[in-house]
Amino acid sequence: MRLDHRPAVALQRREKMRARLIEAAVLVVASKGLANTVIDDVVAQAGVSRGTFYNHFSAVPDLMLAAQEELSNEILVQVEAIVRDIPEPASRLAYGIVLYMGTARSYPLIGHFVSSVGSVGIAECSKIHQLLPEHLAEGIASGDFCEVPLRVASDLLASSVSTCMLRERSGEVIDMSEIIGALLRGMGVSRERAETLGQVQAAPLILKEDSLVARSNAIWMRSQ
Amino acid sequence: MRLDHRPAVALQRREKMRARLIEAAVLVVASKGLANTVIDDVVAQAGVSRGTFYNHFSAVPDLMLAAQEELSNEILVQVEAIVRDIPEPASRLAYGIVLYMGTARSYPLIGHFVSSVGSVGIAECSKIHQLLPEHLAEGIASGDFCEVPLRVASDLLASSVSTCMLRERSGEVIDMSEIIGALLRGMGVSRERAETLGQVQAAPLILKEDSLVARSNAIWMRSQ
Amino acid sequence: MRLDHRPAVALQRREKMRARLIEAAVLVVASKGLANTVIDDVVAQAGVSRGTFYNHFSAVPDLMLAAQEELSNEILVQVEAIVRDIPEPASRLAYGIVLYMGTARSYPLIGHFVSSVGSVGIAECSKIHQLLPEHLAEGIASGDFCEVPLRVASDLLASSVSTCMLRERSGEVIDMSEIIGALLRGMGVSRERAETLGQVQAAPLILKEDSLVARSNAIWMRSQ
Amino acid sequence: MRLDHRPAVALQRREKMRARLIEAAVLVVASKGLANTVIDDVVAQAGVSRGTFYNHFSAVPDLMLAAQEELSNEILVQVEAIVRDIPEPASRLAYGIVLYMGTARSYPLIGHFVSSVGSVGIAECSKIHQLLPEHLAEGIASGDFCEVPLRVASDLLASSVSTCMLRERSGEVIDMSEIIGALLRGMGVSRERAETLGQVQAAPLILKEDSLVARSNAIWMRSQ
DNA sequence: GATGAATGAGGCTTCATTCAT
DNA sequence: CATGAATGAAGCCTCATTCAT
Repeated sequence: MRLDHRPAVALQRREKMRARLIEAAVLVVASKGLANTVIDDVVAQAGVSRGTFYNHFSAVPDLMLAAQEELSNEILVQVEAIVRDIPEPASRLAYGIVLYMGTARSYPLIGHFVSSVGSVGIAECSKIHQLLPEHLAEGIASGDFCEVPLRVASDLLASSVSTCMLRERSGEVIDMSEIIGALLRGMGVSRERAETLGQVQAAPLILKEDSLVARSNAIWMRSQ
Repeated sequence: MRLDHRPAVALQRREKMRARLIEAAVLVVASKGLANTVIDDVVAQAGVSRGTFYNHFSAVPDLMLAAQEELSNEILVQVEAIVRDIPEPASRLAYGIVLYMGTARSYPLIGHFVSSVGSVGIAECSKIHQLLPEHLAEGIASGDFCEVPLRVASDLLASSVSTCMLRERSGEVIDMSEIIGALLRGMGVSRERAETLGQVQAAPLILKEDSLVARSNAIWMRSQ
Repeated sequence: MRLDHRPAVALQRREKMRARLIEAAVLVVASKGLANTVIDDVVAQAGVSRGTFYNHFSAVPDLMLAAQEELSNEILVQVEAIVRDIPEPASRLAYGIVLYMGTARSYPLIGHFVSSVGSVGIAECSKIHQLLPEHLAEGIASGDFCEVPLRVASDLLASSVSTCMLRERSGEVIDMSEIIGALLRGMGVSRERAETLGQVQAAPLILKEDSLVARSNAIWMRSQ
Repeated sequence: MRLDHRPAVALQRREKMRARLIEAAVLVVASKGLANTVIDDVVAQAGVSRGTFYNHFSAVPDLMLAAQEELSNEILVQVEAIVRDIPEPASRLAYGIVLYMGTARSYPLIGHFVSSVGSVGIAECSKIHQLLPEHLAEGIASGDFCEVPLRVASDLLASSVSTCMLRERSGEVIDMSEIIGALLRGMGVSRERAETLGQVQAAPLILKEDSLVARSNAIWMRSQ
């Protein structure tokens, strides 16, 4: 029993350190930009030594990738879980976007991170490409959407949403309903319905306190 | 008279060297990516010394910016000139996109450059934000478009078009009519009309041989 | 009695672990070269942790030295035991060399290890400097050898033999009789006798299966 | 004429800096050993920046190799020039060795450098393998030497001579005539003649003041 | 203006060693 | 004793920029 326990504890520790490094990476990237992030800043932020970093990641890009993946998908997965049961695909999409962007607004770190990584970087590793097909197919079947190719649709969504975050970060005030409207229309939803669905409201997600986003954002807010 | 002439000649020379450096930058960025481009590669490509570079630009980012601006706007300006007289705004936009992307396809260098700089970089300095408002306003007035905020519209266009180039560079085959359809619908054009306008055809532009794009692309093609 | 037994067992264990680490070191050095050998490779090869290594050696150079000593002398001692009784010193030396090099040939690991450590490293800790004097003195007394200073003689032997291994490792085919001839002549043996003695043949030693060389070589051969 | 002159001057400068770096490398290697030589020490010794080093050599091993080659061959080439005309090959070899080692003694730096690089390193890039064959062939033809294979002969010479330097560096007093005697006998020269030739005397070379060895040694002596 | 050698700050990565569990 | 995570000193190399010729 002890033999089984020891490794389990050790593994948990490893995971914790890994999470700590990713969190630090997210914070540094959000504040300095991806291109200006150096490993020294990250380890300093994490409060560990350089050597420790290399015990957990084989090189800097590995960490950056891990940070992008975890951060971009953490919200997406939860949003998906919530909207999955909404019956109409168009409505589901509208809610998804509003939830995603609303949550991003309530955790400002996200916007900073996403906009410094760039839409492409985020889009590349986003689960959106795995999650969208199902909803799209259903929407096409139901007539909500016209037959948009999957790639076109997911690129449209991913790049618009991340560009939008970038704008907000620059201080511009974005009318979310307009974005949603445009995207829905792009998917084939009628003007009127798009207008209506653009108005949907949804309280932003409250993320668990030990989630990457919640933790990072807390530190972020404190340091601003 | 000689005193007036000499400086003029000198100025021409300066312009020529500047153009040569920009051309070199475009080629290097297209082939190695923005992040991996170092000044040594650029001056080597231009066939001049490092010192010469610093006689024309005060720092590396200056050159990169200049290259992005010149390259991204060269086509845009010509496309604008051509489509400006198309009476219906929706049709004008469709033609504009098809011309832009078709031209980019016939000068493959463009795609490589744009996708390595990333949609954001391009979008930032694109004249699209200056050119679009007029057409948009007209389209809204005519009922072709619904009242999309300018920023939403131009971001949608710029990010979609550059993401599209990125996909083509990765070897994916993109159905341009679908992109155009989605964008037009996003602007408020009806499904049917968007479908029709997505089908518009237009011969790509033939750029002047001494334009940045034409020159760079010629070298690019030779070196592939 | 139990109190006396326990430590003895513990001591045996220590010895075993020490041998395991030395064996691992020999293998890693043979395959990567002394300069490129890092402790991680050694402990991985030994299948133990880094900490364990430091429980048995106080630093890396200690291990390397131990490995060199054990490996270079294991054969030498046995060769000495076998040739000790050959009556004529010149003949004894010839047999000694042919046995040593022949054995090295039949355990290829030796050549790899020796050549990666370099003749100097090996020569430094070789028992040759302890074993040779007796034979040399006898040979001088008998007139087989001329009065070569001990240091000159042992350096000549040690450096030639290890250089020779290095050549064989590089794929060169070495005529052992020529080496032996040259060394014997160098010691003062006449051309004719050196020629004859260069031709001596001797079956390579069969080392005990639990000897360092035999164990390491077995693993080495399996892994090639 | 100016256009031809400028590059010539520039080239000379480059050569000079290269020589300066090699000289520094020789000094550092001689005092700290090859394995402990780091680029920072070398550039500090040369009084230039790290960047400068990388403008002249693409990596550290390049410099080390260049240093070994230049240093080990500078004397050898001059010795060859002097002994080339000695009629008898055995005598020529004896003089060659005594000149080489005598010169090395009068420029102590050489011994330190050679012994820290190790016989193998030196032997690898030594011109001995190019210079010896001619003399060897002649000696075999004249009956001075017996038919020693070239590789055996040059390895014997190179490894013995460098081992000898190593011994002297450690403070041992080496009787050069014994080494020469042993080597000549090894080549097939009779005991008596080897004894006689071992006694040859020759004033060490006086190297040109701007040679690598002379320059480095001067600094070396000053710093001891 | 053009050149390219020199600079040196700054980045990444490795690895021997320590030490809490 | 065994383990392996953490450490941090130390090394290598890059590259934007300056400046004497």
